[in-house]
Amino acid sequence: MPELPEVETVVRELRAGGLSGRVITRARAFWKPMIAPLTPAAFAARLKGRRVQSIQRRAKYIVITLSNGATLLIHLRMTGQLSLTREGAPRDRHQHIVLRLDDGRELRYRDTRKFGRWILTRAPDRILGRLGPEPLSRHFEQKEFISQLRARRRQLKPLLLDQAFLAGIGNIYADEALWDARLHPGRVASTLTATEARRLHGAIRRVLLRGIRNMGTTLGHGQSNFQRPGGKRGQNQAGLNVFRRTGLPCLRCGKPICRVIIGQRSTHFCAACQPAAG
DNA sequence: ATCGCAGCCTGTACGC
DNA sequence: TGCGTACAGGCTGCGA
Repeated sequence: MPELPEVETVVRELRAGGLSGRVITRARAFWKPMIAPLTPAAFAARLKGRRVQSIQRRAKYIVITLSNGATLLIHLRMTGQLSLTREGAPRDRHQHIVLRLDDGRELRYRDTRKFGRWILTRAPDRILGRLGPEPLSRHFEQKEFISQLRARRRQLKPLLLDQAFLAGIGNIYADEALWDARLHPGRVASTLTATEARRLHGAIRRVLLRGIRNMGTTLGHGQSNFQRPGGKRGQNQAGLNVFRRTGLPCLRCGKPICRVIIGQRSTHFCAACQPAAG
């Protein structure tokens, strides 16, 4: 669920909530695979007494640097949620990690499907270095992107989801960007004209910025859906143009939105506005 | 290089 | 009401 805009929203809210500068007084993990290869005991020992120095985002990772030179990488995967709550509040059965802070609060990690991962490492670049460019950074240049696209024979949809190609896009924003760029998700990257590639470059940035401005996308009302650290929902569901709008009129041309499977992922597009190659 | 699949988990929606 | 099935916004490892 959480993609770049959702993770960025979480990071900003944790910063605004004053997580930076806090000392971790106790760390507990209740689901071992989440912190593997560390054991809960080693995890607790390495975090206790550490001060949070900074909270940043790289792709869909939350990057927390600590005072002992270690870095905590948190990946929310499908249903991960972070919250800042008062110490001692009842823990629900999906909260798997609790960091107690020196100000009477706790940073809690909740994850219904348990896919999320916490990685405590002194060499975060071993993981972050494998990621492609940040689409919102000035290093994501149009010319470079066009030549990268030209070199790939993959369909656009799976290519946009490939974190080594471009970092931070997930299923929602991939569909949104392709709709915005008027490109069929099954188009092969190397067949794009320069004009089409430029359109995609701009569209990617637009839909991600809108997602951040709207503080992320929260679909549905279930407990597993995206929520911000303060417990509030995102607002970008109102800003979606195609995702999960199967059968509803395209907001550009009025024709019904199609849903297909591409690269084993559900994919939404307008067959009229986003014509297949040919 | 690229594709497709299984697996990791739980909850929800839907058909009968 | 109950039961079975399909599906979900991510990612990894494997074989082809």
